[in-house]
Amino acid sequence: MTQVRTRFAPSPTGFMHLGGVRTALYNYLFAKKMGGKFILRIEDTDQERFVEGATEVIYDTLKACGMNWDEGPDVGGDYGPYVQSERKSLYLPYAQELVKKGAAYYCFCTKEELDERRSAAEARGEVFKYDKHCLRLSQEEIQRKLDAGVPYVIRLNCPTEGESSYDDVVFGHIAFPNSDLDDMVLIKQDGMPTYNFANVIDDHLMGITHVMRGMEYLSSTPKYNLLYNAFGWEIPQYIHLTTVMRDAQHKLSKRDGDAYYSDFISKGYLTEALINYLALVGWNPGTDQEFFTMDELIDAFDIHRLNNSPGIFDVTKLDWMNSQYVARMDADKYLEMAKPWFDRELAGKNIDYRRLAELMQSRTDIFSRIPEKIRFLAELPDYDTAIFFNKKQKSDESVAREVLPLLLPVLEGIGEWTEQNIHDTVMVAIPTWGKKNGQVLWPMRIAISGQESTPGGAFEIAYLLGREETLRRIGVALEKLGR
RNA sequence: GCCUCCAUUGUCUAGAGGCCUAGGACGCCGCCCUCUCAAGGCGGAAACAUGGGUUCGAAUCCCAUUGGGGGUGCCA
Repeated sequence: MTQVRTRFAPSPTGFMHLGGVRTALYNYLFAKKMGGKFILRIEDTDQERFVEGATEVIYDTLKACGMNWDEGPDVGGDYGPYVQSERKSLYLPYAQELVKKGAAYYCFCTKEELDERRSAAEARGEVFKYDKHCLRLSQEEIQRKLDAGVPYVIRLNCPTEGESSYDDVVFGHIAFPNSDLDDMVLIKQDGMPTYNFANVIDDHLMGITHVMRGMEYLSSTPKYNLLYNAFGWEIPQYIHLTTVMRDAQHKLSKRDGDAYYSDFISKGYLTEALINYLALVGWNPGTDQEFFTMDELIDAFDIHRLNNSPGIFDVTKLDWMNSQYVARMDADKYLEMAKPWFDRELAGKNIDYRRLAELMQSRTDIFSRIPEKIRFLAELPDYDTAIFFNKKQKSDESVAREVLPLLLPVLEGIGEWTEQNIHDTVMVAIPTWGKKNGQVLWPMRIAISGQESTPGGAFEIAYLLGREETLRRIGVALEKLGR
């Protein structure tokens, strides 16, 4: 049995889209699962779309995700080069071979006149299909134009009758009428191969056994097979992947805001969570397990469990999954990652980050939401004293007016300002005032935080704030309460 | 328009003719825990798009309808 070889073949046109990350992931998982090779190939045949630095983004993203390619532009391999623009000279001879075999032909029609005919056809509500005009040119005429240096493209000569079909691993048997096949361009006027052509040539030359890619190629695959057959090459296994959607009718795209890997990372998502979640949109292990390390994914992965209906990317579930990863993080690691986010609000303030981290870890879904949750520590929000009311805690403004002044001397009298000391001292005092815990702790927490819900209770917050600020805030509360 | 693919709760999905009075997860709701919010524990509501077949029996097979996706480029 030949070794499995898969490939991820992105175009360096910008950032790494999450759909692309998922495609790369499935290719990687399958190759590793089968003990095969995962190849990275850069498809930059469209020079107009080339974006500086985009290749590096691809490298960095794949690396960050732990998808290490066995062969590629930077690491090399036996089938290089792995950048299509560097392979440019290699494609034309293959196209010429096809011409010789009658499977392809030179076409001298200009882009402009084709565009015109295309829009005219569209205006009539018809599908434009190249009419094989240049296929009827005589050998002499072709040679004359070639010699005269008339610009040309090379087109595939598709059959017009019958049916083309193939078997896809996820979609099963797929058939298309040949009458719909358009004679696609193989070599562009600039001498560069089209994606359609370079892709087939390279997949074959690089020994790709399984082609895993987006389902937008589902309908052009018969034409690729025509190419393989014309050359007498073995057709690879096709595994077409469904689209990752934003909602039922739109795919996840940059226009929707955040579809790039980097967007999610800068928002404070963990790569592991993102990968884990992405793996599950369109694939499932057949068990109830939903948390996977990369190694576990490799172990569980099975192309036969790939889904054939599009999946919506549910950020809410991603958030939950991310929060689970955050919760399981090592405390030191969490502190390290949270610190920059703490700093956004608390830089320069004398706050115990370690303790804050302990309180925040179970309350963090994505890191970018930390600042809003801890802002009150930096600055007491303006609040309505109505929030001193809490039915369940039997607290209201008058209870606050009564209890807060009592608290002041008690807090002042605490020796070392530790959470334990604050807790013990206040808990001892509460019964002596004839109050319920909630009647003291609710007003206290409201007074020092200025908000109804906080990460942590009164003792934790008082500790973080420090004695001075705690007392000051209680003073502010008493003023607000008119005392 | 033409070609083609898809169709289970709001979402990701399990389900490959009887195991389904449809399972799991997110979200939602309730309860417990609790000085709030989280976390955690427990419980609940929520789906086989529609219509025809096939079959003793259909979420599972076939057809149509509807809805949605993709393709229809000298883009990839």
